Amino acid sequence: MAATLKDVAIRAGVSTSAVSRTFTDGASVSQKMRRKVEVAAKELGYSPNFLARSLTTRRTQLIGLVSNNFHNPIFLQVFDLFTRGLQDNGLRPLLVNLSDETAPEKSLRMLQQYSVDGAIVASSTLPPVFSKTFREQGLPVVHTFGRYTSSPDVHVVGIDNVEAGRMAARELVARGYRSVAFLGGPQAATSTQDRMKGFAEEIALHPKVRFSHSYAAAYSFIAGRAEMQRLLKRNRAEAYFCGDDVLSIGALSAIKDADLNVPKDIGIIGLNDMEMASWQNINLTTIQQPIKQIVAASIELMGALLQDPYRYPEARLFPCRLVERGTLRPRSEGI
Amino acid sequence: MAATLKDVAIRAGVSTSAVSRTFTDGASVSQKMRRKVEVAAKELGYSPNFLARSLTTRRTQLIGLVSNNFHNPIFLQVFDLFTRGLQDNGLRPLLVNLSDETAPEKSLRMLQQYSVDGAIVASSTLPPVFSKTFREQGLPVVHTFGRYTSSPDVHVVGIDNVEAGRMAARELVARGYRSVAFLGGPQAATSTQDRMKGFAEEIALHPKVRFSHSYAAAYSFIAGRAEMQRLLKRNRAEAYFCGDDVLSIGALSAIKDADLNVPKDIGIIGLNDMEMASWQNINLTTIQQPIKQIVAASIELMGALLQDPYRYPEARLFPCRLVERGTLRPRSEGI
DNA sequence: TGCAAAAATGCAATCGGTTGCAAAAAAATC
DNA sequence: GATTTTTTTGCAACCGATTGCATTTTTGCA
Repeated sequence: MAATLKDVAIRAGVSTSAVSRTFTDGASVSQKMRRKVEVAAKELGYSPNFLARSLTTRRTQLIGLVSNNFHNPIFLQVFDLFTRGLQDNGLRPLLVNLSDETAPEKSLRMLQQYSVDGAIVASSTLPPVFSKTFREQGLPVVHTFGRYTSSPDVHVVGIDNVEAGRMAARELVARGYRSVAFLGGPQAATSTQDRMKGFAEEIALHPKVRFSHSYAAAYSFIAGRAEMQRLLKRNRAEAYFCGDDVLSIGALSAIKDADLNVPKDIGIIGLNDMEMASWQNINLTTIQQPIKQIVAASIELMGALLQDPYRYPEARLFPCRLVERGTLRPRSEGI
Repeated sequence: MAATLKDVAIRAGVSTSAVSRTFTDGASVSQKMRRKVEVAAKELGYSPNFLARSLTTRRTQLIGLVSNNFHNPIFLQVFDLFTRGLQDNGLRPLLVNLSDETAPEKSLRMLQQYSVDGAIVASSTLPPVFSKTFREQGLPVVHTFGRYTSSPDVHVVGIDNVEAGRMAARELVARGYRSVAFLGGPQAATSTQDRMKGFAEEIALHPKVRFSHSYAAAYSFIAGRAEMQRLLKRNRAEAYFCGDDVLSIGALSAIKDADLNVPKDIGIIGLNDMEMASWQNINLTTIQQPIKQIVAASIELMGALLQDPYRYPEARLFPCRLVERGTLRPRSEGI
């Protein structure tokens, strides 16, 4: 149906090479030839077939966008940024949903069958073995929101989760909370483990502050709400660092149902600063993860990797900052 | 790097055709041959290159998933369902983000360059000209959440938005509201227009009920909130039918800020029943759009279209139902 | 104008597969 | 066991592009 290279060549009365060269930049074509070809191409509505091209160039411009996180609203923003960013760089995202996938082999095969040029793994809960497996097959991999030590060959972009945990702890201590807790996401997620680690370390510096922790089953509203409901039945902490905003919002919902007041009875601090956190009926104090920068850096890094697949692996970490809203009591003055 | 068909053929000591046939079902291969090839393939870790295959079969199994709606959280669920559903059918979603795109030509070229087998346009705000343009180029198109009369050649899956508007109106009237309003999404969206039409028609049957309407700039929290803030300054209606849940939630936020009570001072009814609508701190009464069924039907229809691209176009519409929660006053008894 | 160097062009092989057709092998029939 | 029918296999062309190399054309300079 669609016009091919050959059709254009015949129409323009030139060789196929000439047509091909017109559409590859950097190739040697005279002005005259180029014009002739362009006219014929326009008349036929021709545009090159990337897939056929990829056979010889060994470049598809296809990037596997791999994730398992389709329940956390923040990921809608992440997908938006990724798809637009990739498009702007002439790349196309092939979405791979690993929500109920446990074996990396299957997803690897998917990526290979479509000869993606690289894979961006966007998840903080997907086990590192996925990105590692991809990498071992020679695929350039960027693990966005990954842990920066998990696999030395995988490039990582994100935040320092340990430091984020410390930051949350410092914030709670500075506000005079005497018993605090970590309400984490899924225990197996590296992000949960690291945030927990930093939080616990920092709290340990203040022996008078009591500390406990527990985990929600997923980064989701429901899981956060369920876990907080459970916690409220026991002797509760004065303030909670929730593993993520959506957990925080779930927790807030449970607290409201129990007729308790935030921040008077319980303090909550989240992590991410998703759009909803700023909604007036939520108004969550949270640690902001600079999503835009993280995604932009991931795409940029992928671009560099496509140039040089054996580029020395690196971690690009971005600092977080506190966004003060209404779910923690004010910092006590003079500290 | 990766093993090719030829490598396998050499290793197994057979022709390339034999290998090819082993990997295409329905082809004529003896048991003995198949085993020989499979052994060699496994040893080499071979899996066929879909892109090379597509050159001769003219099938890529690639489906363009086109949307412009990356701010409405309901779309995360939509993407989740689509990507999983397509994967389960051996298809791969190529995501195309049209957020700031106004010309269909550019996106069409994207789809053509990657030889997608079809396109699913998932949006109620993208102008019909997009799906129409795709269709005119011979691409099988399913417009999910589209208007079923917009282009006779495009298959549509969704709800009857006019009827949904009527339903909302009936519900408000039945609860005795005497002045009602439609707070719609973007005015140019077909979904907005149709919901408005049905709502207005139904209200017109009750001359005693006062009616007004206005539009938010987008289907987003911010837009809903801004529009409700504006409305509250004037003489407000007793109840609002918001074009969508996320608008409703924005509106609720504005109402709460104005120290008004829902449902005592103002009633709100939404549309969609996104997960958040059931969150206890929102608890939105809303008209449920059966997303799961809509997505499943879209995929099924796309499958059928791939078999027969000139299949007679149809609209698959699903009924909505009311989900009663806490933002409308109870139905008056005896009606 | 003549000649060397540079630029533009076309030929033909190639990328990794599929498939129509004819030949070869196996199975069925008598 | 010979013959016919059916199944299996390989050859070679092809899908839509790119590209190294040789050839032709253009350009620059004396």
